[in-house]
Amino acid sequence: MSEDQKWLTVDEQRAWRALMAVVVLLPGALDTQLQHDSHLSNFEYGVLAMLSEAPDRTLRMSQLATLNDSSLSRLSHVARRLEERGSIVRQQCADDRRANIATLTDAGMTLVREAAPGHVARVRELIFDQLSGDQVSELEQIADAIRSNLDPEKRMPTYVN
Amino acid sequence: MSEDQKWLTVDEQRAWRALMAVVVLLPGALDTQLQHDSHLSNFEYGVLAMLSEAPDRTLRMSQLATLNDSSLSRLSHVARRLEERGSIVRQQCADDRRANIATLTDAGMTLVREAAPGHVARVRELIFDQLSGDQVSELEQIADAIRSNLDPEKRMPTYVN
DNA sequence: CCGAGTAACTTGACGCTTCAACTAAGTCCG
DNA sequence: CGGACTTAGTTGAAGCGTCAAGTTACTCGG
Repeated sequence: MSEDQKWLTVDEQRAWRALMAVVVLLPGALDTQLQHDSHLSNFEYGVLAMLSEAPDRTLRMSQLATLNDSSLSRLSHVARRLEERGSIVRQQCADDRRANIATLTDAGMTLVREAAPGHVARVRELIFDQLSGDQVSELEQIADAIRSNLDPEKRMPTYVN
Repeated sequence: MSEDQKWLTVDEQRAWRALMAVVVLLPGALDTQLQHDSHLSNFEYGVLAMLSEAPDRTLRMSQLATLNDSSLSRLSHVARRLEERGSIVRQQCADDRRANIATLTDAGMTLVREAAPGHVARVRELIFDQLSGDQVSELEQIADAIRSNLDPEKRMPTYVN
C-alpha cells in the first residue's frame, strides 16, 4: 500500500470503466431475459445447459459445480430447487457413494431447449450485432488473456449455447 | 422462438465463452481483494469512491444510485450499513426535503484512500498486465460498443480509481 | 390554494449466495 | 485391520439484493 504506486493511465482508465460497465450490466440483462421468458436465472440456465450436453444428461455435482464456477454449496441449493421443480433428479452414485449425480429430466430438457433460442438471440443482440468480425476475434483474445489470470486452469467452459 | 433461428458461429461462441468467463470471475476476484484488505465489497467501494470525488464529498442518494447503476433501494440498504460503520452520514437536503444527501466522513475518506492502491494494483495485475497497448484501446472500443446497448444513456461512469 | 399526480427515499419480506458446521464415505499407511 | 486424513455433498444461519408497499414532500393545473 505504498504511496508511490503505479496508477492507471488515462487510456487504461477509460478501458477499465467501459469493461466494468459491461461486467456489471451484462449479467442483469441476461437474467432479465431468461427470467422473463423461461423463469430461469442465468446460473440455473447454465446448470441445465451443461447437463443437456453431458453424456446421459448426467454429471456429478462436483463436476457440475466446477463447470459453472460455483461452490458446491451454491449448486446444492440450486439443485434442490431445480429438483423440486422437476427439471433434474439427483441420486447417489454407485461407484462412489459419497458422490451424487444429477440428471436432466425430460421436462428439464424441454425447458432448456425452449429457453435456448431466446437466450442466444439476446446474446447476439447485445454483443455480436455491435461488433465487426475483427472485433469478435480481438474480443476473444483479450477476454482469454484476462481469463488466463482469473481461471488459470480454464476449468470453466461456461454455458455453451 | 422459431427453430430456424440464427445460431452463433464457432468464432462467436469462443468469444462469448471467454467473455462470460471474465464477466463471471472478475467481480468475485475484485470482491475478494477488497474484502480481504479493506472489508469492503466492490459495490461499497464504488459508493465511497464516487463520494470521495464529489464536491464536498457529498451526493444525493439518487445521483449516487445512478452513478453506481444501483436501485435506490439497494443503495439505501447499503448506505444504512455504511452509516452504521461510520463511513458516511446522511441528512435531509435543505432545498428539497424529500431528498437525502450522503456525505463521506473523514473515516470514510481514509478508508477509501487506503483501499484504493491495493484495488488498483489488483486491477492492473488482472487486466492490464495481460494486454498490449493496442489491446487496451481495442478493449475500450469493444466494451463501449457492448455497453452502448446495455446502458444507452451512459449514465454509469463507474468507479473511478 | 387544493387535490391529483409524481418524485425521493425507506422499509420489510422473500429469495439467493456464502460461510461454517456437519455427515458420510473413501483412502492411506503402519 | 484401524485410526487419521481427505473428499463429496448437504444443511442452517446470516447477509445482501430485489420487489412491492408505504411515507413524505414537491409540483402543477384549475
